Amino acid sequence: MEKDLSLLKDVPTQVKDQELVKKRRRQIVDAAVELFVRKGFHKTTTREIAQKAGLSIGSVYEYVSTKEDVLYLVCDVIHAEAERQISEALVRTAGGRETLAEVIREYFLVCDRMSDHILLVYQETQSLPSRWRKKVLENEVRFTGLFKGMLERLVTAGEVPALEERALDLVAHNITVLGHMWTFRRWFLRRHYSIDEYITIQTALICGELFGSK
Amino acid sequence: MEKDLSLLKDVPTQVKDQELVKKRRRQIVDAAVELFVRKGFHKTTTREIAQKAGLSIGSVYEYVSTKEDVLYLVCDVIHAEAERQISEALVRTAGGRETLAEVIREYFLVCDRMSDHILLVYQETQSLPSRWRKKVLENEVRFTGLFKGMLERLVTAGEVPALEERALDLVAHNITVLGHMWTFRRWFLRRHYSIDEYITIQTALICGELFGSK
DNA sequence: GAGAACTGACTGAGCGCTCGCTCAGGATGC
DNA sequence: GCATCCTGAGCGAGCGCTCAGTCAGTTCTC
Repeated sequence: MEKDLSLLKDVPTQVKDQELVKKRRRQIVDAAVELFVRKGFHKTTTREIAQKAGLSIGSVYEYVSTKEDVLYLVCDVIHAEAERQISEALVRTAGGRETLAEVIREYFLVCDRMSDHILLVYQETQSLPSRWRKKVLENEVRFTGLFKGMLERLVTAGEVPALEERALDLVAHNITVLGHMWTFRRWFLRRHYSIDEYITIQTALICGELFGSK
Repeated sequence: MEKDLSLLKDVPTQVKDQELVKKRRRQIVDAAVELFVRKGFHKTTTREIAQKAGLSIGSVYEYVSTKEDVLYLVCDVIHAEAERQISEALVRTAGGRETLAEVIREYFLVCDRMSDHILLVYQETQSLPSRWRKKVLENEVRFTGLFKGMLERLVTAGEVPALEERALDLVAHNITVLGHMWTFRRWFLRRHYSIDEYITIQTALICGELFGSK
């Protein structure tokens, strides 16, 4: 809701009917995601996006004002979807024992399912105008913050030994990035590990990070 | 040496004098690296590369046959440089105690120095023709292999507890990627950590991975 | 309720321009 | 004088984006 409004403010449109804007942008984003994943942002033409979305190019430009707008909308939808899935998992597993391992598992599974999309964000963020690149990066921090919050709760609950705050912060980043690693090294990792093996081993290692000393 | 020959076979040239080819390609690559880092591959024009290299566009195309060739040469030079630096560090610290921590330190410092370049490879690999993308990815594996080899030596030397082979393999990947993380999250990390702090904390965490159980 | 006037989403030919790459001709060295 | 390397104007395909025009649906007028 709030999100939609901020997008309407960020990315202007000629069209009055807000419901229609939402619907058409959904079409545009869906088409663009598939094309960007397959061919990359630069090699995808606006005409292709329009065609796949079932609109004319003219129409597309009623709903966005540049091709970069489309990329921004795409990144935003991907982030929203990832965050939705992981927040859900956080709520689902909250309170129980084994929370850390479960959340890691859920998160890595999200990464596995969304690997094309995560890769896309990694590779094309730089093509965004700096104003929007900033927003995308803020999203990444907020995302990592989810893990940091969980870790802090585990520490106060006594389920995880207290580390310095900065170390805990880095552990949160590490978890985030190790999830991403499954996507951007999948050309190698998938050949040698199943996602379940990957989760099992990495979870053990991360627990080592937290429980092991030096 | 051997490397140069393979490049001559991979990337054809019109020019006979091999020394000249080497020299001119060096000019081209140096120019391209700077431009690609600043503007990205797609937003850099061949004319810009030529101008910065001190050549005419025509000349550039005597030494490469497509713009992608330039990107490949760039990736190759970056990999060679990174591998040179880290192999050097491996040799320098070999045999001593504290090997693991020292190698991690040296590697992370390389990542810090070369962060622009590492980022470039991450973001533009996908723009390469698949044949060369494969080669770049092979380089990444070989690179990670350096760490794996070191870890195995440490295990047989009894300085690190024996883990399953697959876990050890993933630790090597983790080290590699945590170095990269310093580059692709630097917009955040550099605001909160110095490279020395980062190295110290991550080293402790990695040692936890290896020594800590679960 | 029929016709006129208006609204706003949609269309797609085409404009203006960029950019990768070529090639005919020039310079240089042996 | 031939081989080798260099030059840069020019080609033409392709791209993002525009805008004059269409038309279905709504509102106004009498």
